[in-house]
Amino acid sequence: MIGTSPTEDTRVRSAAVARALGDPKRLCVLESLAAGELSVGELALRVSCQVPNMSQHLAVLRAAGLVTARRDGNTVFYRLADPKVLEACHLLLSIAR
Amino acid sequence: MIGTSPTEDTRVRSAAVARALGDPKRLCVLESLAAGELSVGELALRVSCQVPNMSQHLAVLRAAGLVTARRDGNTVFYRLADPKVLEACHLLLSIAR
DNA sequence: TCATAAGTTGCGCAAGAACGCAAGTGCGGG
DNA sequence: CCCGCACTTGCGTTCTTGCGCAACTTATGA
Repeated sequence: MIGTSPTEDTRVRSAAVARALGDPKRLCVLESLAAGELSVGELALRVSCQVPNMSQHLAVLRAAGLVTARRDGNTVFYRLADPKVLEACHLLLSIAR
Repeated sequence: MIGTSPTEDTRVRSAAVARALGDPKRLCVLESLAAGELSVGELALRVSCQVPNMSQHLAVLRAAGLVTARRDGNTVFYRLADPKVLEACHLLLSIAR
């Protein structure tokens, strides 16, 4: 059953996840990752921001557990940690109409 | 179809919704409203914060379109604007684990 | 070993958000 | 008409975030 009332701690973490979703560029990142993993540089291009800035956004998403990183030689690839993340994006979309 | 890529404007609004969800007290408010409408004072009690503070949180939720207000005489009742809001809360919960 | 490419981290700043408190608004009762 | 109750708004403070820039780390290749 889904109706057990969350503890305060759980709510704090849920809120942290929501805050991680609460930036247009980060939403754009997650949408871009829907099709598969991408490097930091490619993500910076799509979202059109500087690489250090993208790295920080990715750190936020990583800290919230929304993406995971994989290093291949010199470049780091990010991917969605959970399909539910995309679900959340779509739900936000439909609520924001 | 849900797969059409959102415009920048849509993403900005989605992010605003996510930010409105990004506070433990506001999540608590939304969960409290799951069972039906409540007054500002009752909400302040459950979330254990002062009434002016609650009023401000409710203003944030209202601005994001997550709740609606109904005035009955002296007291104002708030309710969820859309069942999807609860869905979003549960999804956050399950992502935050 | 040195140079270069890809990311990350540190720092300073400016904008935004949460909170407490005081003052204002709006409605109902006496 | 005035008082009191339920909320809202304004204000000042403090904490957090997003960003740009520079410096650092790590891996690749000459």
